[in-house]
Amino acid sequence: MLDPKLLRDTPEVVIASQRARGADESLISAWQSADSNWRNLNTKYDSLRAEQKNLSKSIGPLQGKLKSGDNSVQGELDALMQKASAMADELNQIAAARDTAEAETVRIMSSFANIVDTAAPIGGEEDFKVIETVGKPRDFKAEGFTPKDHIELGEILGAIDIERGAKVSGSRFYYLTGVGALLEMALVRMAMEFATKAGFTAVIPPSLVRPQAMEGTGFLGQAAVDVYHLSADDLYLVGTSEVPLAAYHMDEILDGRDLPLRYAGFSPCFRREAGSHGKDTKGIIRVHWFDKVELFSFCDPKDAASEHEKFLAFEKEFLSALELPFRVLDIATGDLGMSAIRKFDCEAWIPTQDTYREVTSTSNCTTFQSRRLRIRSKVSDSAEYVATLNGTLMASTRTIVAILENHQQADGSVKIPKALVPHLGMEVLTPVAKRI
RNA sequence: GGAAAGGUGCAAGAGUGGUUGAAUUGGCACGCCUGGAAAGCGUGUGUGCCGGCAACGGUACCGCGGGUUCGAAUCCCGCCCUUUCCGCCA
Repeated sequence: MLDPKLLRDTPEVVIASQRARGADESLISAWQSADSNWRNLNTKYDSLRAEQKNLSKSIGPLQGKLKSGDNSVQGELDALMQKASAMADELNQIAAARDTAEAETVRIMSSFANIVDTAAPIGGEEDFKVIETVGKPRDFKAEGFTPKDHIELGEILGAIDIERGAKVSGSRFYYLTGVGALLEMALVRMAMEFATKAGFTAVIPPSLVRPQAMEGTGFLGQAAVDVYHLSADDLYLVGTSEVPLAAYHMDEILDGRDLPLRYAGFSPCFRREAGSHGKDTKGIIRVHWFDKVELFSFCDPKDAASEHEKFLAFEKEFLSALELPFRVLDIATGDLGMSAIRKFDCEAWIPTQDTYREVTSTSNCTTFQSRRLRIRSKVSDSAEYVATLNGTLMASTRTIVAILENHQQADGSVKIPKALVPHLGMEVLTPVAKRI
């Protein structure tokens, strides 16, 4: 949700943002007229209601007099009651009109996405800017062998069972088995330790949430088709622990001295992938479920940009520790999610696809989510909405893909990056003799 | 799943349908007192919205949503949540 003051006082800012996103600019004036309509009715209601309250107050004493036998006030009382009654009717009508007007302002308001950062590149999905490239893809030709893809490696190592995933749950499901399962746990452990050292509180949040939490984080807009919904219970399966982490402090006023509040959540992530038929149909790059360690921060809006930089730095450090070649993208305005004003993706090199693929992503949502979730902080007298930021630290499936493919050796074994060895307890993953 | 009790401000905890944003106590903040502190005394202590440069004024909020009424924290209906007991269960 945007700050209504922006639309009232500096609509040009909103117009520019809508334009950069390729969104509808006419919504601004539509909202403004709905807003002034609502404000008129609201003022009208308030003043009439004040009058009514005054009137009501004088009824009590008169009734008291009547009870004690003073019949002289009967006429005055009747007139008063009649007037108050008429006023109540009028008030009901105004209230109804006011509520309709308010619903209209909310309806339009909720279709606005956050105001894009002017530093973000303008354009669509293809217009990202490559900020940085870290590490160098291996030259397998020079090493004298053709790299295997993660599907084949997963089979050889007994680490990933895609066939049985499909048998049991359908396409885009998989089993991690043997060293595959251990690899995920080691990565999770490494990520959690990393996050804890960086001042994040480790959290295992619920992955089923109520509509409010889903809506508050902006996932029930255009993204709604990608969300699993359990209609029998009206609960949603989260697509990221960003949702339960953001909603953690819903309806709270935080102590400003505690900011930034940083959490690292580990949870499964469920995505319907409704609009991606035909994309990444093989392997575990794009699946309906995976596990992820997600970073989340509630901070002072003034610090949001620098917190965002820190998040990106954490992600880069983590990928570097895994010795993966990757590049960093500054995502273009038209490709930002609803809540984000700016987004950085890290893409790891995937040798068999001869390209970089997204493994982490961090967004600065400023006060967009906190407005919807009513999360504020108080320093002195006034309570202000906090900024929220999120970022992937470790998405299990894609990280596993990147590790297997980048660190494979000619014989199908995979060398484990140094930083991960203590968590996994193995230096090399070796092919299994027989697939069970 | 069955039964019962309950949801009030930062916390504990009152509250008769009328002047209650809400007693009281505690916490916290400020002030007085003191060499300093404790104790004591005094004052203050929510959020949203609308109007206003501001002081401030108005309005809404006592789990949530409806209803009755001139007037609802207080009465009625629905829902949610919490606690306890029983059953089931990782």
